[in-house]
Amino acid sequence: MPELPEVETIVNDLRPELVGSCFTGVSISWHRMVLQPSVSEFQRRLPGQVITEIARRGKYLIFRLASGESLILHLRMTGSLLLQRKGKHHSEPLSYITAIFSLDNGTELLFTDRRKLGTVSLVPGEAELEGKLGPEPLGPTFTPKVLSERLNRHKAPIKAVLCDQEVIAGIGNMYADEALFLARIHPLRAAGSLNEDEIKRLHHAIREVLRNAIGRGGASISDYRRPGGETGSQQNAFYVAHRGGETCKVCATPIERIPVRNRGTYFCPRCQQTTCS
DNA sequence: CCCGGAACCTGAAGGC
DNA sequence: TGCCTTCAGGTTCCGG
Repeated sequence: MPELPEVETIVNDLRPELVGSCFTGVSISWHRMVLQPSVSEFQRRLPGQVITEIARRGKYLIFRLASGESLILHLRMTGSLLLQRKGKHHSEPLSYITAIFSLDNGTELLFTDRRKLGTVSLVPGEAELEGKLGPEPLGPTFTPKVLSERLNRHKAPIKAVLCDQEVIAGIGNMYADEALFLARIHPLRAAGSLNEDEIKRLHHAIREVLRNAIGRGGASISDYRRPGGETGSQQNAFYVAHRGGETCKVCATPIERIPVRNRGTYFCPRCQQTTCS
């Protein structure tokens, strides 16, 4: 599942290949993926547009265009972006391909998506994203104080609140579990109940976890691949995420899996005690 | 306002 | 072996 580190990896891989290139065409085989404008207008307006910048905001990929417009993509759970030389046949199942973008540098960008939940939009700017996204956890505005203020508004479990994109942008199920483990905080603690030391630990853990994962090219636990087809390696370095039944790398206690707001949540019952430490 | 749950999807995994 | 059910979890929407 692409979260911040996976999207950051994709963006970093695509940037040197595509910045400066021009879209020559786009075919959409899953029409519902286009949020705006209409499919026909999307296909009419994108060709001829030059990519000036490729960026990330939360889990969104943003292609900034010379016209001032932006192509905004979201991979949801199973979306991938694969870059290939035009005409060279690929081994992607046809039914997984939801869109193919053609570029004037001889490459094609394939949007493949097993579950077809990924989306694209061609919009005037990025203003709409700002309204629904919290601060970038790796950015300069994300301080322990900001984290504390944002968490204190909520009494839901910390695990659920960390996954709320309005609170912090880019964290999903896997990295919320990893950050809570590193900070030694139980996933069911009320978000607003953390003391100052716990806030500091969590702030540091979030940044550490995300930076390390970017360094490993993300985690390929399900469909995630980099645009060149490579997998990431962060899944091998996880302390708790998707390690139910295996033992804690710190204390050898079996990792537990519990539902939190209907999401599989992995933690070490010994390293992450329920009570304040 | 806040929280929980359904809907969107479909392959994979688990049960009998 | 095979059919059936459940699970996976990012985002949006809806209802209590």
